[in-house]
Amino acid sequence: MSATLTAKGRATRQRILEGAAAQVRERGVANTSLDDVRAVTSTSKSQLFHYFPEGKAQLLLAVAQHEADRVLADQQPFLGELTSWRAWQAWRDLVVERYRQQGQHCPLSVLTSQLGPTEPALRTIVVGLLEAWQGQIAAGIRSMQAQGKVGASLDADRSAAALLAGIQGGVVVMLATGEMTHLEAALDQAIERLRASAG
Amino acid sequence: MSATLTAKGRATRQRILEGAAAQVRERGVANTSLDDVRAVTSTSKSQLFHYFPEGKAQLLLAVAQHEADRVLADQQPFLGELTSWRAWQAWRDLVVERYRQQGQHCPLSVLTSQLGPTEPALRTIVVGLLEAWQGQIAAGIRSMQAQGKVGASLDADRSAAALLAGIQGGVVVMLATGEMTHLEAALDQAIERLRASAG
DNA sequence: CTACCGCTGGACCGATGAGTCCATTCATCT
DNA sequence: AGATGAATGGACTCATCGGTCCAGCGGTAG
Repeated sequence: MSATLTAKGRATRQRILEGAAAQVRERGVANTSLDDVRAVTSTSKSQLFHYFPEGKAQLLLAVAQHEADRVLADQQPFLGELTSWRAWQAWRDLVVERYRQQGQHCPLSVLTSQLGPTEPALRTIVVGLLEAWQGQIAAGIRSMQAQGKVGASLDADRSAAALLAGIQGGVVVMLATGEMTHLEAALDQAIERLRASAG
Repeated sequence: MSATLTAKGRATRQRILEGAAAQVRERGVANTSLDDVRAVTSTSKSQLFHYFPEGKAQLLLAVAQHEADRVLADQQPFLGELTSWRAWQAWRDLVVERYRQQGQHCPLSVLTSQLGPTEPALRTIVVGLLEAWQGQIAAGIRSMQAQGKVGASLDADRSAAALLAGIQGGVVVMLATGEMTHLEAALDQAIERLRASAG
């Protein structure tokens, strides 16, 4: 695309991006062709390449970034303010609810595994997401430690890592089985562990 | 394929299966064509369809089953005998080591996410694997409870579910980042939680 | 008004890859 | 030995899909 985009151009680009994201979410990368995107966004082939000159790879990367941004945004404001047990519980419920609604359409998982090992640029996006995620959890734990509500001897980073792993795994299991129990169990037990450490 | 396979036929079928599995592990489903399988197994197109008449879908399903069987087998004998803290630790080390060696080639993850949402038959395989996995962990927890080494009030199934989620998530994170820390943290904290429940 | 430039439509191309088909070889049993 | 059926080789077809190209449209600045 050219350096300058008009308002109309920006709108079209956005429409393509969101249409592609929806398609990928619903049918997976393997089952999303540029013609599908074209059809669902009411655009033409030349528009796709006008706004994403490097083709499908660039479009998918933009989709990945778009979805990654949403993941953390959807957990706010609680994830960024884990400063009370009430906030932790609200966050836990929000995460569960978010993935329950999302059902089997997990954009992160879809992208991680379908392009993960190969595309280094995509890896960067996923790694950035995981680091930011874990960082906010760890910040929450430290906040609770500062208030004496979580044991000071507990390793905040390691605990956050384990909690993040539990979430990721809970989502993986949900994608395979449709059950939320694993995600709930992982979250509940991690939080319970934090609470128990206070004494 | 015909109902009757000679010894030679069985060997060829097996060669195709393992070659396809290796290819999928190394390069992913998307980057594995039947021609690749043909080349790596020194077979011809007609052989592929002779032994897997329903084509690529059937072959990939067989690969999935093959890999799923390996996952639990590789964790033995410890996973089936989680009757002492020593066994738990040995199992934990084995899991970490197994995935460390495997690196970014996770057959389960590759298959789960690349075909997961679509193929119901594959879902069945993955669900079966997860249930068996969790079942053996839960059995280990109950064994420890019977010995009084784990608190009797602890919900074995839910604890096993959370532990399994931690493993899955640890692997997911490892696939994305290359780091083993999340898997280790998830395993260690889950086991620590079991130990702590005894008192 | 008009010239410019971004925007759009869609035909077309070339590569890839799944699946088909038939001819040939090989092993085994009578 | 000969017959039967499995095992094999590989050329071929057909569909799909990413990407190219060029011609036409439209809004906006001068």
